Amino acid sequence: MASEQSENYLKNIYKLSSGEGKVTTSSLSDKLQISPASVSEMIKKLAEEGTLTHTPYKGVELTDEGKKLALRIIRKHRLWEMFLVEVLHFRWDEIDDEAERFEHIMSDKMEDKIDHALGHPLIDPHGDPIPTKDGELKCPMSHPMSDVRAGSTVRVVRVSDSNSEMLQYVASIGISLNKEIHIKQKMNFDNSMLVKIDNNEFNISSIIASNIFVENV
Amino acid sequence: MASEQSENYLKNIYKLSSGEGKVTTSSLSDKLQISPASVSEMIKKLAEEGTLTHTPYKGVELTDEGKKLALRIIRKHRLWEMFLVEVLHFRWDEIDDEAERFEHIMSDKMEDKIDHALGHPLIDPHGDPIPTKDGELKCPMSHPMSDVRAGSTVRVVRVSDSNSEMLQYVASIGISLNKEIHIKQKMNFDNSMLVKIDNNEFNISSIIASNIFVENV
DNA sequence: AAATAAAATTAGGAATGCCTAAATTTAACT
DNA sequence: AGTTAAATTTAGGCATTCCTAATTTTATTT
Ligand SMILES: [Mn+2]
Ligand SMILES: [Mn+2]
Ligand SMILES: [Mn+2]
Ligand SMILES: [Mn+2]
Repeated sequence: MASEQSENYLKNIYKLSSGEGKVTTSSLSDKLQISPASVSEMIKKLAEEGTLTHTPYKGVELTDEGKKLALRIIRKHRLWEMFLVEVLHFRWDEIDDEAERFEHIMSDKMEDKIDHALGHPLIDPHGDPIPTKDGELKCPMSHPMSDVRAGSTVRVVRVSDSNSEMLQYVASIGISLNKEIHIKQKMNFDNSMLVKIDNNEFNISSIIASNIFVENV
Repeated sequence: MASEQSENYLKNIYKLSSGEGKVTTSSLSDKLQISPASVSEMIKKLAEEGTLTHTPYKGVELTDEGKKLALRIIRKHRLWEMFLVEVLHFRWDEIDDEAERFEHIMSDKMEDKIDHALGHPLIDPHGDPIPTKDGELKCPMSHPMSDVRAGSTVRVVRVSDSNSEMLQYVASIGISLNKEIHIKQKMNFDNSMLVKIDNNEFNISSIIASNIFVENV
């Protein structure tokens, strides 16, 4: 049985590698807020357990078993986020911390019950795809709103869940999944954009725009 | 902040003392399935933290702060059990293990959301009272079915949640909360009882009968 | 009151998983 | 190519929380 912390390592290695390729000690250290020395030690243990391969000084890569475990944690995390929003009426900016702990203690039985209660959802409240039980993960095509040309209208399909304050802010100006946004103008001096949402106009910084993923409409 | 395991100690000390009085090292050791030596060590730490008082070789007693913490864990445990049954349709014999882990990671915000979603329930699926947020716990009057005289009819108000197999068995013969049971006969040679439930007759061992709590009807 | 049994505590040690500081390896720059 | 800087790993420690074995205290019997 993988410990709670092992599961966090595996999940974050998967995320940093986007499913494929090597991940460095320092990027993991940054993401987990754990010293590089401690990360290096844990990596050694995970390599012994067979969930990843380690090329010293070069980085780590998940084995098939490690990938499967990582996707299972991600599935539990996202199902739980969905449940918090749909059933307990949490806001999308309140759920990541709760799911971060719960993903590790959710039994397989509970995973099934929640999946069923929600009607087998395909995405979580931030638009992130929910892996299937056997580790399939389809990433829907989308691009950051910061890349969209002025004049076009787009639909929100995903918002990065990395920052709760940002989620709360974009919700407050009317942004939610599937919302249509019209890009009126792009400012050259700071790459911010002037957008129209529900007939209200807002200026959105390039950083925020790069956290909102859209498809053409 | 109390660790997960500290919380288990406090909760079980509370339960063993029924709210008041001293608890011995060995009874805790039995209940938690942890060696007496380890229990003795942990007790020393909890005494330093101020959640209990320890009289060496005599036993421990929760302080007011320890009692408050214990009741809060019990509240979270029972609310979560209720939620598992009412919302996710778990059976009453499947929920204790899940709640045992979840009681420690449930945030106060989530405690409130669940309490609200359930309409502020007063008892859990086994009939155990749910403490209020500020530590009030009313124990409804009831007595074990093993004490009931032959010929009387009683209503089930609580079933001990200590054994999952027993819970599953008593459910299979039709016993649930509020069910009426008629005591037809008490066997002297083994103290078992012949009872009538929904027009079916069953022989119930004295041990099982002592785990079912009833009120007169 | 002394011997024995039971309960509780202390001693010494193991596994996890974190840290800082030191050493090593790799990468980048004259 | 040689020096410096950055990334990584190793060394040595610490906090938790468990264990078994040994010791101490309390309770029970003769
Ligand atoms: Mn986590
Ligand atoms: Mn999410
Ligand atoms: Mn517990
Ligand atoms: Mn219960």
